[in-house]
Amino acid sequence: MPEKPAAATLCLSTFLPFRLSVLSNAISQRIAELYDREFGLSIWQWRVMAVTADTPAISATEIGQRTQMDKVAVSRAVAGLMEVSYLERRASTEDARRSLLFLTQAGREVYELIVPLALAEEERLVATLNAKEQSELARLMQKLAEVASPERDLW
Amino acid sequence: MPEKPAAATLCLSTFLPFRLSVLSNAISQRIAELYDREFGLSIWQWRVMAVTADTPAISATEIGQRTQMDKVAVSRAVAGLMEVSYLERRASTEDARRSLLFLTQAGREVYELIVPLALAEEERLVATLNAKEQSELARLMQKLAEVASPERDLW
DNA sequence: GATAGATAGTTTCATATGTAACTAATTTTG
DNA sequence: CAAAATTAGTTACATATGAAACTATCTATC
Repeated sequence: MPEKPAAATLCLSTFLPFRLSVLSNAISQRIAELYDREFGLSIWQWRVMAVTADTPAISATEIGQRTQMDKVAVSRAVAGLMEVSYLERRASTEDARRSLLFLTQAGREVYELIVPLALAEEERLVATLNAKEQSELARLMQKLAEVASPERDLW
Repeated sequence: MPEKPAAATLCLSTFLPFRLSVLSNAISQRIAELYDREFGLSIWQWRVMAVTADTPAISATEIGQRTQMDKVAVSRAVAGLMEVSYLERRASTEDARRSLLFLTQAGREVYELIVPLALAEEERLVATLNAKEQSELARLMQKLAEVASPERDLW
């Protein structure tokens, strides 16, 4: 006697995409609030500062690639950072479409203030994990990233 | 002779909050596009359907707790789902403020179509991980969740 | 049992975000 | 080397989102 097929079900709270999303949002929101409250910066502005600190004379397009932000988001974050004079723009001599971005002195100072706070927040998070667990987490995330987005490198 | 302290730096691409955010967004966007393209549903609407399927007669407030959505987002997702008749609302007899939500027949049918797709997508992701790695990932995420959001359970 | 406060859920409004159209400069192609 | 196609970045517009105000109901307190 044929049985009615069991109804498909899905438990959201064990569904990996959901769990990842909720975890990531909880972490990001906490950090975003810190940057905003202490420095008036959005998370996008912070990311732009971080890659510009790492690679002075970077272009907006390359910032987009390194931060996974689309070009409109980069444009807006850059505009906001120039508004508060944390970033300055110089025209590229080889390609007049491109502009080269630099942190200003004020921008560097703020960056230097944020870095230890950001690292401390990361440390607080991973402090529950021992060294082996930390590297295992990184390895597993790497594998997921390759499957999630095989067409492009995520980082 | 005192040295100038080394400038603090932070490499975005190894910074855990950044990596988690990028990974989670890559996964969520892929799934969101699937739900939208095939069924015209947002990810929020899908989450509401999922918990309502799991717990019929659920209230909007409880949906918010189970999905980590705020009450405005729940309200809008519910309104959209009622609009397309995937969800129906009945007044609670004990508390007239509360309403009880149910999937309609049509809603259940769509739900049944989505579940295998969602599970397949999850399977595609975790297929690179063996059973031990999968449970290790879940365990590590659990630990992070407890530190990231000690004030409330994330799931 | 009337009033004050809490709770469920919606609406309003201001801001954030993404898509597409646009400008300007560069590269390619015939 | 001129026209066509590409690229860098901005602007405009439409939609998504979140905070605060609001309505309606319920609970607690006097």
